Amino acid sequence: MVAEDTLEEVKKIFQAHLETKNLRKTPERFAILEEIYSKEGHFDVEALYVSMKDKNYRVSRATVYNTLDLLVDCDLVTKHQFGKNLAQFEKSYGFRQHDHLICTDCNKVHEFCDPRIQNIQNTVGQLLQFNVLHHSLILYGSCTKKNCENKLSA
Amino acid sequence: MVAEDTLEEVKKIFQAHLETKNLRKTPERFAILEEIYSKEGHFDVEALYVSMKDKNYRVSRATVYNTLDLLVDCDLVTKHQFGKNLAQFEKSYGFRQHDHLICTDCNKVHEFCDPRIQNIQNTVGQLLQFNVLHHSLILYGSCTKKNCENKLSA
DNA sequence: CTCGGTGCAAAGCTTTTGCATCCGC
DNA sequence: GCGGATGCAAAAGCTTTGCACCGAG
Repeated sequence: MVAEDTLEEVKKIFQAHLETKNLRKTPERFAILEEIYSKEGHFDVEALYVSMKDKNYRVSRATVYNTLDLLVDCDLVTKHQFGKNLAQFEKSYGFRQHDHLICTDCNKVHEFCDPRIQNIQNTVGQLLQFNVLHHSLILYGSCTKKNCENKLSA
Repeated sequence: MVAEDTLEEVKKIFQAHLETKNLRKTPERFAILEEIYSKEGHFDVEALYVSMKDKNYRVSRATVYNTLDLLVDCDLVTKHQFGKNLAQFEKSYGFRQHDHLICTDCNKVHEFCDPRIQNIQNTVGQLLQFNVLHHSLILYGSCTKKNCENKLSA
């Protein structure tokens, strides 16, 4: 569930981004943005494409790819490569920065926050003289709980 | 340059791994291991395949893929997905654990070490009750040096 | 009216798979 | 000799590209 004002805010951000880059504000672009912000969790291009087709919205995969690139550019969407050759996406406006832990038994993706990553980013940036803008941290491990749901579905 | 004894050690480790898993010790598998440990830096499957073909070694891509999986299994090789849809590999025996910083200007990959990542791994593992085995941390940023070589090649 | 954006399908690339042959055990 | 491993090529799967048409500015 996304609050109405969140949707309005991201639309404004996207619109500003498009204007800055002198790109057209097409209905497809905003429809894709809306669809993404109505979804929870991670999704891939095909899932997004299918869910729009299911709603009888006429879009092409090419436009979905194109628009996702734009949304990643303006930080409204985050792109992940969880070790597979399938890009996963996630809405990112108004959500707390987080990283991912992937279960090596069942590939389920868990989220966690750790502020120390920010320190590492700063230290390494200073050391190598880079302005570090963002990062991707993925931990891989197996669940230690007995009768863990992950073991069952593995 | 890899010391002779390093090559001997990794061969022994690979051999033990194959024996444990009841897999055959084929000449192709060891030839691929040797080729990898004679290379520096990151490489992709195609580069490895071509460099073996150039030496007139008869291998197929299928065997290269198969063998890389085995080498990743026994931690002699690390697999990376640097945001592209192209897996990158790196030999990993006898080399210090490190992570990567990718220049957003030129895509050059830099390496760095930070022991604090280990702490994060431990904390998160305890918190979520996972036995965290390994991780992937990638920082993205642009070089702040004026006249940086990265700017020039961008 | 212009030309960037879209839809559709074909092409491109990396990776996987099927099958006959080969060879480690 | 058996059955796993290989080579080759075809197939699969995700992403990009070419082209004609559409519609935002």
